[in-house]
Amino acid sequence: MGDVEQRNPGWSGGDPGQVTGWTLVRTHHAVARRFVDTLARAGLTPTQFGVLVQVVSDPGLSQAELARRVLVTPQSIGELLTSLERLGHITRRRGPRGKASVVQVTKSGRSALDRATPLVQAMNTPQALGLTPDEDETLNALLHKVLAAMTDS
Amino acid sequence: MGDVEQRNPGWSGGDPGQVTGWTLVRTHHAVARRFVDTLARAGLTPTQFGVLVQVVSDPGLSQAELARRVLVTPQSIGELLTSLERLGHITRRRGPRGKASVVQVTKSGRSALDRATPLVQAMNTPQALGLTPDEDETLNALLHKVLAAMTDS
DNA sequence: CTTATTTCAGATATACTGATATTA
DNA sequence: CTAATATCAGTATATCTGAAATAA
Repeated sequence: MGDVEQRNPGWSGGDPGQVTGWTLVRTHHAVARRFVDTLARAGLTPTQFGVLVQVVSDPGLSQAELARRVLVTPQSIGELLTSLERLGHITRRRGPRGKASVVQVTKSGRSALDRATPLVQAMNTPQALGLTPDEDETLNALLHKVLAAMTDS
Repeated sequence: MGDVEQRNPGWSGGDPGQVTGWTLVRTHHAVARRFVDTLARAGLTPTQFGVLVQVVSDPGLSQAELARRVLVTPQSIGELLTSLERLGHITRRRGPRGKASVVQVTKSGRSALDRATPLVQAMNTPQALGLTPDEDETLNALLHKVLAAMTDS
C-alpha cells in the first residue's frame, strides 16, 4: 500500500448519474445488447442493419459516400460491405480500384431487412423502453438535437 | 444483376429517425467519439474512466462485484483491471485464485480522474450538447428510465 | 499534378466462451 | 458437495493507421 488513495470516497465530479453524456453511454450499453440479440434473429449485426437501412433509403451510393454517412472510415465500410456481400445482401458494381463503386441491396438483403423490421419495432415501442408515448417522442427529439450538435461541430 | 432489388426505395419500417432506440445508438456513436478524444487527454479510455469512477464511488469492491455493476463478464473486468494496474491507477489486494480481491484506487488513479473530470464536465454542459438546461435535465431523466427498463427485465 | 476512391497489410483493442484452480 | 471467485487460453470481431494502385 502506501500509494493507495486515502481521501474520502466519491467522484469529485459529483453524481455521475447527472452527467448526461455518461448516462447516454451507459444506457446505450444496455440498449445495444438488446439490438445485438434482436437483430441476430434476422442474421444481422447492428452495423450491418444500419448500413442496409442506409442503402435501401438511398440506393446507388458509393462506398466512400456511405462511409461519410455512417461516420466510419472507408476501410471499415469496405470490410463491412464485404461481409454483406458474402451474405448475398448487397452487390458492389465495381470497376477497377480507384473507381467509385455502386452499392445496391439484393432481394436477399431486402428480405433480411423485412425480417428484422418487426423485431426492431417491437423492441422500440414506448412500453418496451419503459416510457409513455409522450416521453418516447420527447426522448427521440432530444437525442436528435444532441446528434445534430455533435455532428455539425 | 437479376437479384438486385427493384422495388421503390425506403425502409418498410418507416422513418428510421422515429425509432428511438436506433436514434440512441446513432447518437451514442457520435458522443462516444467525443468521450474517447476527451478522455485520451487524461490517458484514459471511456471504459477505464467508468471503472475508476465506480471504484472511487464505492471503494473496496471485489472484481466480481465490479463486473456486475458495469455489466460485463468477470473475465473482461479482469483484463480491464490489469490495464489499470499496469498504469498504476488501481491496486488489487489479491489472495490466491478463488479469493475475492479488493480493488482500490491509487493516488495516480485519483489524479488521472481529477484530470479527466473537468474535461468530462466541459463536454457535458447543456450548451455543449446543444440543449437548454431544462432539456438536458429531461434527457438525463428519460435515459435513466430507459436504463432502468433495460436492466430490470 | 492533385484529389478521390478502393483495397491490402498490419496493429490494436475489446469482449466473449470454455476450462481450471482455489476458497468459503 | 456446491457456489462464488479469479485466472488462463483461445477465439472472434471490430475498428483503426499506413501504404499502395488506379481513376477522374
